Amino acid sequence: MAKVLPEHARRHNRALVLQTLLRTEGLSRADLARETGLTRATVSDLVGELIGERFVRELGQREDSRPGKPATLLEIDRGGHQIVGLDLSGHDLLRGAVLDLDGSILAREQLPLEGSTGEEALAKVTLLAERTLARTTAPVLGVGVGSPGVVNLEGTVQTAPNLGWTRVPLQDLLAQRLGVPVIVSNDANAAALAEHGFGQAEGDLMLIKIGNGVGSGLIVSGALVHGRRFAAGEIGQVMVGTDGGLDVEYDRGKTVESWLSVPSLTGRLETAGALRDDVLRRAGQRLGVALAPVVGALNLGEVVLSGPEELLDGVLAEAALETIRRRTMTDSSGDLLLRMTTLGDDIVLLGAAVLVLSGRLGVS
Amino acid sequence: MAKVLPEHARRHNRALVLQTLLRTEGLSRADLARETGLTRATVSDLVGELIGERFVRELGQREDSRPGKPATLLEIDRGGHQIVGLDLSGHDLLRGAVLDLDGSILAREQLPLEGSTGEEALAKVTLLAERTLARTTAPVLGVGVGSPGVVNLEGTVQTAPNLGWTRVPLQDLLAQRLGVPVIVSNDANAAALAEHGFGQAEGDLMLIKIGNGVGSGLIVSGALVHGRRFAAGEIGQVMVGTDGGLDVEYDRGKTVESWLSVPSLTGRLETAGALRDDVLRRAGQRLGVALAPVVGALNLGEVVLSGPEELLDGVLAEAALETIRRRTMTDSSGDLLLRMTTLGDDIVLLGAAVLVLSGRLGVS
DNA sequence: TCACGTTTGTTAGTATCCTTTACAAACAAC
DNA sequence: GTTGTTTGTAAAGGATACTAACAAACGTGA
Repeated sequence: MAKVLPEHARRHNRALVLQTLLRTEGLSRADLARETGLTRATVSDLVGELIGERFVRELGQREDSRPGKPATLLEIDRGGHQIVGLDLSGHDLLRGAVLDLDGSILAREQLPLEGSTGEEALAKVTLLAERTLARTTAPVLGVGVGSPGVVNLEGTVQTAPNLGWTRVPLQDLLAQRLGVPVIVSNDANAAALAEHGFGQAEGDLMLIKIGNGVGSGLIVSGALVHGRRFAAGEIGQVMVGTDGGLDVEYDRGKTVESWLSVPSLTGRLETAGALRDDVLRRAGQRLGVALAPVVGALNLGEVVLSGPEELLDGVLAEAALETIRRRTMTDSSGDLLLRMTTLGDDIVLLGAAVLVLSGRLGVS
Repeated sequence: MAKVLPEHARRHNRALVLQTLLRTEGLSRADLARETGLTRATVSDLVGELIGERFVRELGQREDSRPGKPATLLEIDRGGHQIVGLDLSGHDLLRGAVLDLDGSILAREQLPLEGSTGEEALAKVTLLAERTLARTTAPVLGVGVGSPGVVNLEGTVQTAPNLGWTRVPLQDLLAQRLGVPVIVSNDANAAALAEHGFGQAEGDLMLIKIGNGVGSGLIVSGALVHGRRFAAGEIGQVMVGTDGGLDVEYDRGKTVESWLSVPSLTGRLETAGALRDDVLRRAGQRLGVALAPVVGALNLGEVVLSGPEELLDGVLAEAALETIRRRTMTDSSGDLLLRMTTLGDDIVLLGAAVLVLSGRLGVS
């Protein structure tokens, strides 16, 4: 809880106008006023400011024939600003992209990690950021980064085993180096933001990102859940099932990750032969067992999967959904939605863009 | 997301001042200014308003000897307003209380339910509310109600099996009948708010309320999680463990509630004899198995138990904590706190008061 | 003892923000 | 053409918090 000044209210209302315009195209100032509850005068003022800063532009007059003065339609000025997104979660490939304010990808860059860790990996990330930044053709709103590992609110990567990072203040380092605002967050959290901002998700949402490991991002009341140590979403390390009884010690072989990570899944599928569907169903069931208490406790409406479609979409997802339904009260999970993301492999890049949109414009 | 007007900012800052004063006693206007970041002038204005409304009062001058004009100390005006809290979650006893703004209980009322349901139960709740309201000796800020079952944001009890209620607009009915503001919420949610507002909890928190059933309330980022159908916290109906394999259908005998509800626990303890601790340990372990994914996904810092101390405190709680730790990555649960509430049996009454404080003053 | 610095709380003036009210422009319908 | 409607802007007003300045009240130290 912090004090609120007039300028904060202004920023909030500005974001409200922008967000409304992001969701619905082809609105006039008067439409925006009706939609937001602000008066036409205020909207006019805010829109004027936004046009001046090249976040909004006039599109011309409305075509349809109605009485009264014709409305001047507005739209997000896609060309006015660009965003750089980085996805550091690939197994061996660092990915970068230039995006516009709508989340359209305008250019791509990539850099193989080739096993680099520590300072070396950091240098490659910086290089990729610089190369991607060089491809921008409009003022850059900011650089968003989705990194594996635990990332705190200041954008310091506290631990990222794959990259060999411990307490790396990536956000500060990049900001200093690049001279533009930088926002760093966890990759699965970024993905969840992408699904919230650019996907069809409505309301609370959990995104499960299945790759080398298994991570997740949770959105509650429109905002990311960070957790006490910024480690929210680290569901991969949780043991699932009580096959060995209740007294067993922690066993890395019985965690969500050991059942569902891509290396583990593909490994078991290679030797499965005709039992392929069995392997996938069992994996989906394990995921369902792990998620059921979360779905129940949060009364989650939507769980979204991100990862290789050929593995997740179909038997696995169906088994997970059915298991969750079977293990929770029907009333609370009857209308639960569990589906693949519609954002594909670019979900973290899009999430990185949402990080910037959210951080710089208050829009999500 | 809604528009923000100057008056909203005002209300927010007013709540900020009040909350600061609730947490720390013996502050002057200048202290409040330093604490909140507002200027002395603004704080003076807000405090003047709050004194006028009898939410704050001047306590006299600060005693200690310092240079400068002596400070006028302020405190919450406990006697200025009172709150009525109702707890409908008892097995057969409806409980009411008059509380002051600090959460001190000034008077109690109660009414046996005697198996009433439906309209009859509703009449008894109304009667209890009227009787408790009659015991107040200062202006009433509002009536808070913690009800079992699923309660939506409008205070309509959508389903409450024990009371035989379906879609009962309790909040509206009581408000109309009593002529004061009424806020109705789920009992476990109210308890979680109490722990957040009056307990020692810091940050995110899950409260497990064990009674006839097992419910829970979740506080994330300082606010209650409601869930898609306002059924968040209904963890009692979730199945726990995979003893029967992954393909089993929903089985009421394997839910959290069947392991941990008071009737179930006492029943098994009666026949346990010397194996009493085994029963409690097993129950705690089951709770731990159910909570581990939630703790992992949210990186929860604190889990609080509410219910009969003689059952929960000790073996059961310890087993639950150890099981959660064993089943989640150590990093994320290493500093997890699992403890009994310090608020005792009045936790729902206190939570009802927090509902009112929060709803009417923006304070929590 | 008395000037000086410090702290508190208030007052006056200013800037910001949104609203209300009024109005011109532009169009459809009759 | 007249009327009514809708849009967008402009001017005035009210609310809010800030800055600057000040009086009151107290310690400190010469």
